[in-house]
Amino acid sequence: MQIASWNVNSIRSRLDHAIKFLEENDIDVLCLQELKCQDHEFPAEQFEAMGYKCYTYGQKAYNGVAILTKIEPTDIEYGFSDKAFEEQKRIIKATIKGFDIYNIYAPNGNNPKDEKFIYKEGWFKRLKRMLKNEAGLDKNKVVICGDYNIAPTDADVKDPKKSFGKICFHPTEHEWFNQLIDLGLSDCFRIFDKTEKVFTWWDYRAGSFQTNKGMRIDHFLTNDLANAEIDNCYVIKEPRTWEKPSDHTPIVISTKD
DNA sequence: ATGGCTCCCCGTGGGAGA
Repeated sequence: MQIASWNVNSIRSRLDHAIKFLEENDIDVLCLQELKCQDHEFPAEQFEAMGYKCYTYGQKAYNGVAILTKIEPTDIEYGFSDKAFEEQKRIIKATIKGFDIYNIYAPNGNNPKDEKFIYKEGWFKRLKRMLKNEAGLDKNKVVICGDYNIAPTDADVKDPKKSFGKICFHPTEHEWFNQLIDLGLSDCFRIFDKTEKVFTWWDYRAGSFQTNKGMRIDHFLTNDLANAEIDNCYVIKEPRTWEKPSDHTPIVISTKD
């Protein structure tokens, strides 16, 4: 089984890219972020024609997440269990082949002095509480993928000195990320690829992609029970080279059966 | 270099993204 995660920056603007990506790659489960559309506006028919069932948690203009799957899920959950942060649709979960797959789109935070940074902190605290108290990390195969809006280490930005303290590379954000890791999760990409400067996002502006001035902010966090069945985690860079691309590119894990 | 691009909205500029 292959599970992909991709922030498409509007599914309606990126429909052709999403289809092309699924045609060119053997993906069983596609986790999408930043749909920027409501559930009834999601172009489900096109994906259904390719054999995917679509579970969407969308909203108008901003945010929105979806899980597209060729394999029938045994459970779907929308949002946090207590409806916290319900005003921004950023988390959906599907249980597929015994894997609890959480698809997240973390808030950006704008800048570390902005009130949106406080919102980002609160959201990560809620995510941590969910993983600690509700996810059953000690007994379930758990995968949390998506756009974390945090580049965790110096290897994950072009110039750590220049990025230090800025949004997505602030020491406080590193604490939030490491607190998730401390629950017993792995940054799955780093199990398989120790290469420095592999990125999943490049700014649209100033030719950032051409100069490879990007960040690795899209991740798969996985627990040991999941890791036992995962045999790869890799970034597929090509979609970022396509015409009118998303600013993010997909990251994928594959499992042994 | 808080700008550059790109997306969205009862739009024709402003907010948001990262």
